[in-house]
Amino acid sequence: MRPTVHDIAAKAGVSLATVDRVLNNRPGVRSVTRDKVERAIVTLGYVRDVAAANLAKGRNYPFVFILPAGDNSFMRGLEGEVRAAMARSASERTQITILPVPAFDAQALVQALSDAHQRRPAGVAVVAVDAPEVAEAVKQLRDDGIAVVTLVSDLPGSGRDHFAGVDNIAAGRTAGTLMGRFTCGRAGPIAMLAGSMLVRDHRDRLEGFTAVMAEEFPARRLLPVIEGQDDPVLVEKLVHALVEREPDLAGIYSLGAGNRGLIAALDKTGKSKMVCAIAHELTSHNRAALRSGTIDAVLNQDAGHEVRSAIRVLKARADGLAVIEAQERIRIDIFLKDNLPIEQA
Amino acid sequence: MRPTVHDIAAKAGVSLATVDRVLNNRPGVRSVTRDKVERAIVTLGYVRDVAAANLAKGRNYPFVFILPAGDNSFMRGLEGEVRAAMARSASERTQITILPVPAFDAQALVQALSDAHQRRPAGVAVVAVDAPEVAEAVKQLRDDGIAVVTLVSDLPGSGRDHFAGVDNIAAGRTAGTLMGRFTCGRAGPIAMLAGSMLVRDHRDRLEGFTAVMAEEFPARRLLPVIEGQDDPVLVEKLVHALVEREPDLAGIYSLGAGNRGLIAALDKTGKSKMVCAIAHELTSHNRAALRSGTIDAVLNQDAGHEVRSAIRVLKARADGLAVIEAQERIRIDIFLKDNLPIEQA
DNA sequence: ACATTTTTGATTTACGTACATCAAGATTTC
DNA sequence: GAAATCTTGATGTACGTAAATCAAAAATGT
Repeated sequence: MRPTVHDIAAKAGVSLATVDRVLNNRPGVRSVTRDKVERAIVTLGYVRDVAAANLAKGRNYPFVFILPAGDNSFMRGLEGEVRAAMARSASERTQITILPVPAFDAQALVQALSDAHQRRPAGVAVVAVDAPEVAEAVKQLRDDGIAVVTLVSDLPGSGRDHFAGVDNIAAGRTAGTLMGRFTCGRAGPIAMLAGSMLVRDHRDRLEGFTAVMAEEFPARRLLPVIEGQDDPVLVEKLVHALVEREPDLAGIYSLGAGNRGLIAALDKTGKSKMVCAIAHELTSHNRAALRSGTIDAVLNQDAGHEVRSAIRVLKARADGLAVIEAQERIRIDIFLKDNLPIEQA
Repeated sequence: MRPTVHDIAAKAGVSLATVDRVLNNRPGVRSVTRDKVERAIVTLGYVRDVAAANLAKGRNYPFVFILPAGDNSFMRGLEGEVRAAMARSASERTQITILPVPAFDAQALVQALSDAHQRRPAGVAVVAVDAPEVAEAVKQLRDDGIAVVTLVSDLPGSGRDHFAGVDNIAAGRTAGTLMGRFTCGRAGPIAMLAGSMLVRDHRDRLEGFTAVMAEEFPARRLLPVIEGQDDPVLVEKLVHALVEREPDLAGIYSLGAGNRGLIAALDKTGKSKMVCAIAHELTSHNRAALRSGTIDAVLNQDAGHEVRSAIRVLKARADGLAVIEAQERIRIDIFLKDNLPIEQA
């Protein structure tokens, strides 16, 4: 059987109360006694039974998730994963509140962070907009002992505890390699379609993509970046104009959202088979387009993993425990039509 | 606060003991009383505090993992993951025993299953060899109420509770799509290198690969399958002979192990850049070859996920709980040199 | 109506930890 | 050397559930 606090007390020749004082570093223990107890802990290989400890403490973790509103499929999927986590809150001792904010609105996000602050949660997870005033608001939370994790889009220099999202430069590089190799049979230029250059993840993806294209496929002509504002209607219009302007277009890398528009434009112009399309996030639209062949590859970040990782990290930080960064890294999934997971409800 | 057994007792107007009898379906409760209690459970939305229950029960789960011996990097990685799970056994209340068996040896595996049976564990995880006598041995375990999960390689028709591994037909199809597209600039045939056609996962991968090649790239010539017995030395010899025999070889799909030999042969013959190589499992050799460009893509199954999933399923089965199959599906990871995760210790 | 069986209640102990209280012992301070 | 402080022990309660015991009550059979 694994050792308990009683075993430590016996081994160290002290009382249970003293062991408790050491374990929960309460005051009132001489350093010699503390040493004795700590040695006993090490030699016995004691590890605290977290389940029992949480039971005794009646511990629970109030968290706030700040998510962008709007009809972005990926973000709605993310919200779904947060709600799934809320459904598990009984067994995980979490109490999660969702705070919706308008997308790409730094000021609204600052307000939401302030609202979250007032609720005095143990931690906050936020899909960040990259702006100094947002970083400042995050700092205030941290100063007040509230753990902060950025979700999907990071906010460097804010002192956030952790970023639960993918390496978007690597994602862009991967897209570049796939694009370069998939289009090796065709001449013609390659287009890049972003949502907005104001958000960090889009900038990072673009950087990785253009770097690989320059290094590995220098002969390939890259068209200027198109910004579709993640809006399906605008995206469709822009892509339609693009394929008319560039009849020998070889490929298009969509590094943001609004892919419904991209798919519609390619299908309607009959370019689906000719143009190699690579997009992000395995939404239902992208999934269908992958299956039909309109989209050739999808890079995905698993929203469920991100949410669960964020919660694990927030819990650990709330308890003052260390986080194994390597274990919390979110991978970039590559989907082709042949390795699509079965759709879930 | 979430409701407790006491709340149920009060609500249903019965004693705590009766609530306990209902919850753990012990005998001695009239059906009318049982109904009253169950209604109270539903209306209060009671969910058992698993942590407290396990604490009270002192529950633990003795499991046996049967793994192939030998120097197969993937299998050693798998064993590492099982050992990592053993290190967590204190907090997970598991007691895991590893039973090594010679690889590809049905008779030895039957013996190991029988040994496992005698230990009377709550569950067994086994890397299966596809043979009727193995299926029979698995059936005997199941008949004795021991949960059985196949790991990595499945054993259909054995009545195993679950398969913790990837869809190898889909893996082969994915490899086929990548191969077809990556080699679109080059003429020349494509070779397939298997370990042995006696194991099911290799057969499945081959089936998927050849199917996609036939459907999508019918012009491409496929060479007869080479069997390298997962042995690096033999593989190197065979691949060396292959590239001399087929100087315009466009690609090679290695669907088994022993990739050290493949990498060495390609590097020594100076064919690394010309031949598109796709292999399985992100071992340290494959990782290095991916980085250097000798291997172009690696399909990976995450051994850690497989082990953790197997344990979750075994626990659920031991407790007679349902398993959400969709949640336990193991994905096929595609790695290019641009999305390689940082190497871990 | 009685004996018998089944059902229910009341109560206790246990799991491993947290946390509080009070008293007693050991040290330090003046 | 007495007073003040610091350190430790002893003990109890709590968290939510499991499981056992024994007594009491209710239902059943004859």
